[in-house]
Amino acid sequence: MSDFEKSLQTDLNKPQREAVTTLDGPVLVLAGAGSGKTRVIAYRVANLIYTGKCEPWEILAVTFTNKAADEMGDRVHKLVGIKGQDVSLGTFHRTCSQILRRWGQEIGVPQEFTILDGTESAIVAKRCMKALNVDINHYDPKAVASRISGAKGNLIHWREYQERAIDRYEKIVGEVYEAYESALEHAKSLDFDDLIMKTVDLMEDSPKTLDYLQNRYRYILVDEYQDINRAQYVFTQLFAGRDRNICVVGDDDQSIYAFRGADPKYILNFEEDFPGALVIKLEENYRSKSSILNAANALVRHNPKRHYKNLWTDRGEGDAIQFKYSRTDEAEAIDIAESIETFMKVDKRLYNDFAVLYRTNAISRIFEEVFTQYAIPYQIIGGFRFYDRKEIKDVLAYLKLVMNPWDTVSLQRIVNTPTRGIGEKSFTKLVQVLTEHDIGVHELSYREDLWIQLGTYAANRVIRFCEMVRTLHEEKDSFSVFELTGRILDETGYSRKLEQSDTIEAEGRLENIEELMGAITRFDEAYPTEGLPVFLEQVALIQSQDNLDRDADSVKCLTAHAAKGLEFPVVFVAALEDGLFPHSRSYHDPQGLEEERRLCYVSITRAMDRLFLSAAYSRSSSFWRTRGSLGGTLPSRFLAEIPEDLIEPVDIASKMALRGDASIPGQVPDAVRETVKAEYSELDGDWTVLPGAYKFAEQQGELATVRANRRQAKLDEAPKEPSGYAVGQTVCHPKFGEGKITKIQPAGGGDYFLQINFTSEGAKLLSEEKAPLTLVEEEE
DNA sequence: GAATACCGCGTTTTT
DNA sequence: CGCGGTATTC
Repeated sequence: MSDFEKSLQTDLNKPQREAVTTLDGPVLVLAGAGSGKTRVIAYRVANLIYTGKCEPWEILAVTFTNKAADEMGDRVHKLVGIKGQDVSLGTFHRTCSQILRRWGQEIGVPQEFTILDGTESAIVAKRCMKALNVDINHYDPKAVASRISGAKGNLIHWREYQERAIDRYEKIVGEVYEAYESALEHAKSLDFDDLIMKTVDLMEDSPKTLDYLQNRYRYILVDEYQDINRAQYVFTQLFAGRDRNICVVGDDDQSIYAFRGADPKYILNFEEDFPGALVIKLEENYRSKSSILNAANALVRHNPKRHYKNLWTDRGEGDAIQFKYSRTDEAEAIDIAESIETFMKVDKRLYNDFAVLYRTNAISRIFEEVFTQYAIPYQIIGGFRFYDRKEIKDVLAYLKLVMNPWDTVSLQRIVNTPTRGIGEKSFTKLVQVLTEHDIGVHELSYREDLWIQLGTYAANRVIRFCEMVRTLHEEKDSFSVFELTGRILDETGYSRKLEQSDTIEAEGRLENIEELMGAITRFDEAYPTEGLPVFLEQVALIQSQDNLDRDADSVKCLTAHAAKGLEFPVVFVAALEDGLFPHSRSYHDPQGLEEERRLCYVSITRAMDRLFLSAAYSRSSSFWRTRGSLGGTLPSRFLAEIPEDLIEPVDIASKMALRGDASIPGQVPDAVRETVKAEYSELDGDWTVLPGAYKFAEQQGELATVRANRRQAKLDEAPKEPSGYAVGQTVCHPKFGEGKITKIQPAGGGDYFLQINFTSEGAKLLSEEKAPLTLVEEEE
């Protein structure tokens, strides 16, 4: 028996082995959290190669994150050696981008296309809306862009979208969609959704290419199958359509991307798509202690529609999960910082062993502050990314424009950075000329016949700029990316401008550019044969998780979304407050709440040995301040869904927040209140010891009364004016689109609540005063 | 027409 | 607080 065969026996449990050794035909692996799915995929790939079922390059494995792909690559490499490098391993977006770069010309995709991120897509949408005279106040460009994105995720082209549009809002979106597509086409640019959709188009419209791809990739593996959208689903169907050698791995309990079109129905329907599919459940969890796993199971059991499974573990019970309810967000962070320090001393842990998880990026700020004070090394994953900084985006825009001089999005960004006297009017005119004659800026520099169309005001300056781009474009292939960037910084005057301004801010920007140059050097060294297009592709598809430095000894702070697929010995899930986690934007409809619950499940199941849950009575982020909230947050309802014996409150305040019926303001049981008072007097009234407890008991009661009184007073104040709307009228909202008013009720203070049933977004309750609504005249 | 100085708004999660 | 939009000056 070879070493590999031995390891199949020793490293895998029975269902895992079955998933690894059943190589032909469709296989669905329902892999619970921590059940070793990465291992299964890696072994399966290795086994395909080992048994000679196919050559390494005939395997396509698709994951959702670069990090998962890298990890998979490492493992395969360890198992089968150098051959493993020939396996096609990547994210959906990267895989599609590579396919399009090679075969996209079949359907007219230019070879050196630019990839637009979400912000850039919105910029294009906005530009198109302006050109079409669509009122920006009436239709929010970001919302319109996101509708377009949604349509593309469902493989709906603009023509079909227009045919299906049922109200004026959608008709406008349809028009913008059409203009947006032609703008992208001229700019030789693809947005994120195009990467998938155009690849599907390619396979559907070019039988030759489909045939080639199906021959080339004979064994398909898809990870995180619960998170695919329709476009990605069709992509996998096309690949596996002929040989049906497809293995998908996923967990419907960890589906957390519905907001971007992910639909777990695809994993739930796999057996219908591929009759006779082998279904394997991986239910043994190798990651967490049972105290943690039981809590996670109990929580997710509150979701009605799921594939049944029961995760269990052999890792022992472990310590109880602790819950701490702090008075302020700062106190919460301090508490976590001190816990980390204690752990370091007592358990000899590394900073690397800890992670702080939260629902929204905004929460990270307080941890940054407190960890800095405590001199705890930390890394914020996601949030403000390095590549989101202005100066980095500027330099990258120059690189993009040099690679693709048709790219008017990058052009817009840097044509006047540093200022060269080319303002909005000149820019609009420039784009008009470029689009009309379908040329890039480099070509304009020798099209003297067109110069007159630029107008007289800025023509000279525009032409000088085009000349500069042309030179760089023509010479780009004889330089490394590093050299090219150096020339750009130099010749465009970008560096000079920053050096001259002599401010601290400019200094920081120069430092960041230095850092970018470092990254570029590393790229040049790692991929000496690849040039600008591959570099730009890599940058465009960078993910927040990619910043995660596994080797650096630091506490990791990240959102629950970013934490997916990762594990940590000690996990703190912070800011578990109703409205934050579950988030207030989601918890009004059952589906949203279920996704929040899955997100919480994902957070909990990241923990291996210890799990700490926490919430704060008041949170001082700008978000709450500007809303003028009274504070007095309530612990997340998810805490109440975990059985009492699995969570141990660390003090009275926490106990009360957890066990006192805190979900109903003012209903803290008297018994709990008495306990607090007793304990409080025992401690000699030392407020610093139990800061939240007594206040909580008092204020929950008082606050509730104050709030109820205010609400009543407001309602008593009869509206002077009747509502400007009537039931049955159709209104338009810049973000939500069109909808019919189904109910009007006084909100006090002369305002009204309108219940509106939106065509595409469902029913919402909006304030007449605050919501930017406009009445839509009925047609006919 | 462009550059600069101010005001107001908005923040869920991300490829 | 930072960005995008508007008002004012060059």
